[in-house]
Amino acid sequence: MTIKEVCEQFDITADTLRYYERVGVIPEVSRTKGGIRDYSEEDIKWVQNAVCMRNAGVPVEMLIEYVKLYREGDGTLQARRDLLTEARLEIKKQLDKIHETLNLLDYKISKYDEAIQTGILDWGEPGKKTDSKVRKYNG
Amino acid sequence: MTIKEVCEQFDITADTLRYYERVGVIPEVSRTKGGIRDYSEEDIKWVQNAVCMRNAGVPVEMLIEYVKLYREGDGTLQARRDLLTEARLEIKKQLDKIHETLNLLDYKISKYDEAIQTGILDWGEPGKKTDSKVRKYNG
DNA sequence: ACTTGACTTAGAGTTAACTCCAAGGATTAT
DNA sequence: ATAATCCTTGGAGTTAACTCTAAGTCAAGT
Repeated sequence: MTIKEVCEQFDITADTLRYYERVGVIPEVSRTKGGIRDYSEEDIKWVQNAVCMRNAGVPVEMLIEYVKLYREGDGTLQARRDLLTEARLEIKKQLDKIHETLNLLDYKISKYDEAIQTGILDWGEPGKKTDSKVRKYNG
Repeated sequence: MTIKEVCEQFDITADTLRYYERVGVIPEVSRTKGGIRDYSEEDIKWVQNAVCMRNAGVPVEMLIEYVKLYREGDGTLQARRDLLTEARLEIKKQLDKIHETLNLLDYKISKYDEAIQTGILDWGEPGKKTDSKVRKYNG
């Protein structure tokens, strides 16, 4: 599989793919005799993984560490598991934060919808009972 | 409320707070006669909002746009609602991506736990039936 | 009044993660 | 075989979002 096909499949640029390989986010990719990248199934799986992790905000640094451990062989199983667990924890935190923000946004949007109907933007807080002194104009 | 108290409350630096104000992520903050920032309830709410949105990855650019619309007055209610809705959409996408990554991580971690017990890292894909040719050593 | 420590500004510097560039080699179509 | 188009590399440049610095001001304690 060519670099073009891979970057189209994962919706990233060829530059990013080369960058990932260069810094070690993925192991070295197979090549043709001419030296041109020819991604194997194995290579694709690494790319898929990297893209998925990056999408969730896992730092490049951590992916590099993982690949480094992987290359050291099966003495690093535990270390790799620990690294994944650490990443999982961070991602879970991020998930919770995003959930919170989504709730806040839903609340705000509902208030705006109300305001667009009634002309009154009533800014009582979510969960709090609306206090008349809060009923002033606000963001 | 002093800048110190505010940055402790939201776990961000004073530099970040000043930066947010400078570029317009939050409106201008109240000051003492001496020119020192003295955050009002109102100011705090803006900070809280900014921090929450930033935590979810909403770009600074978008928060600036929101504050700009807010300052233009109540003719921008609809525009603000649209902006929030756009942000919500992005955040929802991000939430889905993170969820996907969390699932992948849970799968990988379970495989590692298995491998640490049995010594065999069996890399059949989630959802696929394990094929013996896949049963080779991999990341 | 003086010292100490926090606060102010404008502007420069840093970091992560790409992204682009120039010079040249490989492949494919004529 | 020659042009066109892709690929290669090393290294420089960009972007977003801070983060730091220097030079000075303000406020609290003695």
